Amino acid sequence: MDTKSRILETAFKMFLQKGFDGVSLNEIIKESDITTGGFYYHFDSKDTLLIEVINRYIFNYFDLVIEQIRDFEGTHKEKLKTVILLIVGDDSTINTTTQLVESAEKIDYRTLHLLLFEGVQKYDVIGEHYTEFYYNLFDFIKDVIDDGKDKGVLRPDIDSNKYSLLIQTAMVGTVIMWIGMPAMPLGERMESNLDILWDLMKNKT
Amino acid sequence: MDTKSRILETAFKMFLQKGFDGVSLNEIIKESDITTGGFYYHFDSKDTLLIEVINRYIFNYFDLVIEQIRDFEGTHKEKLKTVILLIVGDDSTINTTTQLVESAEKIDYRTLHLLLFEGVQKYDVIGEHYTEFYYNLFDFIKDVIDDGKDKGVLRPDIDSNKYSLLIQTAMVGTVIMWIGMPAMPLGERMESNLDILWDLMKNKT
DNA sequence: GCAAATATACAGAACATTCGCTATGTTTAT
DNA sequence: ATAAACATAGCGAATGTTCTGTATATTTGC
Repeated sequence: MDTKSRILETAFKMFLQKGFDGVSLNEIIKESDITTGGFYYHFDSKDTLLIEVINRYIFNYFDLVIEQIRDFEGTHKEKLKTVILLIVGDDSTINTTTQLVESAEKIDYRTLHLLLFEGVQKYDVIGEHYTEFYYNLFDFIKDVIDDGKDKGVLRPDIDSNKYSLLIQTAMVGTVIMWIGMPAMPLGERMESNLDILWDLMKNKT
Repeated sequence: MDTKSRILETAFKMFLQKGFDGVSLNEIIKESDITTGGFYYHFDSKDTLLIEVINRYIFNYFDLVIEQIRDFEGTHKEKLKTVILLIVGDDSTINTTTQLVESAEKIDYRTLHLLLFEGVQKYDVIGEHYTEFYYNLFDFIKDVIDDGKDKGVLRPDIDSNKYSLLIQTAMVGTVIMWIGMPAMPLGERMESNLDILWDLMKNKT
């Protein structure tokens, strides 16, 4: 791995552990086995480092998940469940093809969402990217619902816009509550919530 | 207002504007019209200042809302809606009795939730308080649902535990998406989501 | 009753440390 | 030889905190 990638990956890992403000540039430099000069050759500032880290390790991953799942074979419900569980980072769902870092270490998705959140608040570029991603996810969910309506799996009278937003909201809410209350089992809660919402939309005939 | 209260209130306002890490102690001291010595007479550190601020201005308010709303007269749905809209800080719902600060200035609830979130991540004490509050809110919602079931307003077969959690999750999710995408109208989205969920639980007979 | 003793509520300077970053020097690869 | 890829030293500003000092209020001893 080249130097820049090494910096990015160690920075990513350290950000996950202590947050962006929580880790200093010197710590990153030490951990990356480089020096100040080496760092500033590859990056303009600590800020741009964060932006690059988030783009590379979070948004790229998110986009990949949505892309991969479009050709996913399975029921509508499975499709929806899988994409959401992959994005929130449920352990039992994540497989090797969608791994975030090259090394085998596991990522703590709780802190990942926190880091993303920190970035969104700090830098407009990340905020815009964040919004864009959620529009993509919204479209994806809406497509699944519309297709489900066409195929007769879902009730024809439901408003796919409203329900897509609700599902997305429930997803975000589950993650955040999981962050605030780590004792909560993420996958279990997410599945329970999705089950309820799905039953709500399901064609009863 | 005495000195300590003055420090607390100005600190609260400044934290809302720029976040905890975003505002320095010197700025707070200047804005509070005191000096370093004065500050350290009343507080042990900047950390304890944040903890006191959050307890005083956020948790106290949350607890007050739940307490006040218990004797609230209205339908089950109204009760649920009101408590949630008060907690998330919907403009149209907040009245004078539940005002956060003594001065007439309006609070930006987006940054309030952010500040709380920042505190939860930083200090265990706040995290525990946060968890405790959500248990309280959960109990409140569950009571409303159970009472609704008793009164025949809601379907008797729904699992009040599961549904309470879902509602709470949707609430948190709505707030967070609102924070990340400020263009979203909070009250409107929250009401739409609650309406869907309520219809789901409503007795159809 | 009244001074001595003590507690309270601050003021202001100084401290040690850390921060992100720059300027300049050295090595390495082609 | 020349530019890319680093290494090293250190700057300047900002940080939270501690220290000592002071004015006022309250309590205590006789």
